[in-house]
Amino acid sequence: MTDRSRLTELATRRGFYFPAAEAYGGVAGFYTYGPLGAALKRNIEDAWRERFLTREGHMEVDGPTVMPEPVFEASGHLDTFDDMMIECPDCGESHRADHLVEAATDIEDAEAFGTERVADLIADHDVACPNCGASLADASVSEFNLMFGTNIGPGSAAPGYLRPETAQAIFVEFPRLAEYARNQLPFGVGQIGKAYRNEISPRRGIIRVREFTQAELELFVDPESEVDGSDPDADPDLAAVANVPLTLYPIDEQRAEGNEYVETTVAQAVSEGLIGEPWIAYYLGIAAEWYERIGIDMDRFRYRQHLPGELSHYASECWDAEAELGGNWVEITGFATRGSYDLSRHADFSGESMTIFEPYDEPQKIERPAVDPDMSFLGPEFGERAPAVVEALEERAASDPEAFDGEAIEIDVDGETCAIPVAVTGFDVIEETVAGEHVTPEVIEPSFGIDRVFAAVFEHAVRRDVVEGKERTYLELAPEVAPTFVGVFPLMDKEGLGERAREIASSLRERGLTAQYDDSGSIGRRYRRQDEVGTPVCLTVDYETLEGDTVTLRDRDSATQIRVPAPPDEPGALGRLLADLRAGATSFDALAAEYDDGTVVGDGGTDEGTDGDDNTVEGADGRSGSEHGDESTDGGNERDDASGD
RNA sequence: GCGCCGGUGGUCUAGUGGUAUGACAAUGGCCUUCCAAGCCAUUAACCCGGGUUCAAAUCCCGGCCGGCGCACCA
Repeated sequence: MTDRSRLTELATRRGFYFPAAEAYGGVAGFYTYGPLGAALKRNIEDAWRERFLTREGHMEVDGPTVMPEPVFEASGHLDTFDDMMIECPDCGESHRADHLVEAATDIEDAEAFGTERVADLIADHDVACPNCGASLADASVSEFNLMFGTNIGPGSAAPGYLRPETAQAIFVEFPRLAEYARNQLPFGVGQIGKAYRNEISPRRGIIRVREFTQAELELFVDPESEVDGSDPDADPDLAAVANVPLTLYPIDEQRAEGNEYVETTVAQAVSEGLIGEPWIAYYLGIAAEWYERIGIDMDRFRYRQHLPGELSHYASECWDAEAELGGNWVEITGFATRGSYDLSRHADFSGESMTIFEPYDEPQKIERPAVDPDMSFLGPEFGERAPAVVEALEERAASDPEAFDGEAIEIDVDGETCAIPVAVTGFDVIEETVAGEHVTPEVIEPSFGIDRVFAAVFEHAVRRDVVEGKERTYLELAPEVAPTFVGVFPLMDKEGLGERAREIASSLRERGLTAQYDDSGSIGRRYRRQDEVGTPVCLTVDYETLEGDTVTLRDRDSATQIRVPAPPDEPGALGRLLADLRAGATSFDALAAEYDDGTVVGDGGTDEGTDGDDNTVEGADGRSGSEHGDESTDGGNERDDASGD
């Protein structure tokens, strides 16, 4: 069994994720997260929400997944998602059929044609395959649209699409969100939700699917404000992440032979200009810390900069967070500068204002040429054309005020030249006070593919070691994201041990901890069951519990045990202790130092594995278990640099 | 979408033109005072459709699903 199939087998068997609707043969690109997977995914989402929204003071919205067609006309997805492909019958190479037509003819917008017409044009002009030169005249043109389409309401009058990214559901609500943010830039709006892309070829389990979860943050910033540290409310807190280590794979290194990474820090990357946009640098910093916190192996992680040709239609600078999964680098997050593209487009297409009013420090007095036409003259004189005359006068006043110097002014109205006495135009240079201006914010967008983050956390958590001579496989999941936090077992289900353990499990659940009660089989078997799904601690009720009001806690990673108090008259104490453990407020080692009286329970402990790996349970140190090399691919020989999308 | 390979209990797997092997898991019971392996029992499978054949899980065709490669990944 390969590592990959072993991982898939574990995911399926233990209910992390599996193909959806297998009873009906399954459907490619759709997965169901089972009980443990749903819990793990939710914990990752909660951790994201805590770090990127709550702690940043940003807001969260929850928009619809279906939007009417005009939204995606404006966003650009309708055009760029709708591609016509033609495949060479000889060499098998695929090409953009519309591009071939445009190259062979003087047509510039072949993209707008139907597939039949493009196929005809290719036949008419006897277009050849750019790769091998074979004739494409008989090849068929196929269309694929990566957006799922639907109809809103009965009939086909209102086409709609499932959103291909959650972001649009934020952009289209910009006016209300800006109002809610009291028109103060910058402000951030996040969303965790489903997005849909009708992928041609879904692959690799949950890595490339047709329905997926995104966690996106759209930060709206003032395009004119310089990030210089002068305004703590407007600038990224670069000082807070200055020393965060970054593994960068910038454009220059990708083009160079060596494939070298740049090991640097946030502060250094900014000062050396490796990262252009300070906000991007900031997010790379807090995201790197976050990835490590939730258990990504930072030795299998890098930030790769998009090459110019790779940038999306909206982006100017973009970095991908990539994790090495199954020997391939997979994009798990994109950090993009989207500029004012989205808001400008939605403003144009919707007619709504997508701007923020930015007051000047000092109101400015300006002189502005203006007209105040005498309608009692223009009305009778020009009849229904009078409004057009006024409009022409207003434009002229702004563009050519000197024209009003004479007795009369000549303007064009509907192609006819009219002379208007200046006296009736009410022309004057008026003095106005301008308090500020309307600006279209620019957008910084960290966009997380939650399913891929899930895949990375899952795969990077796999460990193998030997406990008491027996090989075991376990998941070193951070306590914060582990689907089950604590296994609760009676040593035997007799003499009241089971009852006591059930009570404890129940009281822990009341505290919001996920507790799994299990009295089946030997105690060792139960430990292994929890190890396999990454449960950080197991609590065992034994005979001493009945005598001395203590239970044992067993650490997943080291398989060592300590004895902690579990006073029956204070049921909350144990819950507090475990909640602290989950939150990282204490650690297994700290508890061992505090409570362990030297009475070793059983004789657990790893026989092999490094002794340096000293049971860190805070979960922040995802690298501590990296001595278990078993999970790497066989020689890594199928490594390529194919990235995700 | 194209090509190659594959699809047998929950999982992994043996297998032959005559409806199926084993293991693990699960469930019930026994045993067991802390790390999967003892004993008994039970549950449970040939991806779907068509063809050939007396008979198809097995051979053929198509589909679906999966893995890999190519293409695609706004």
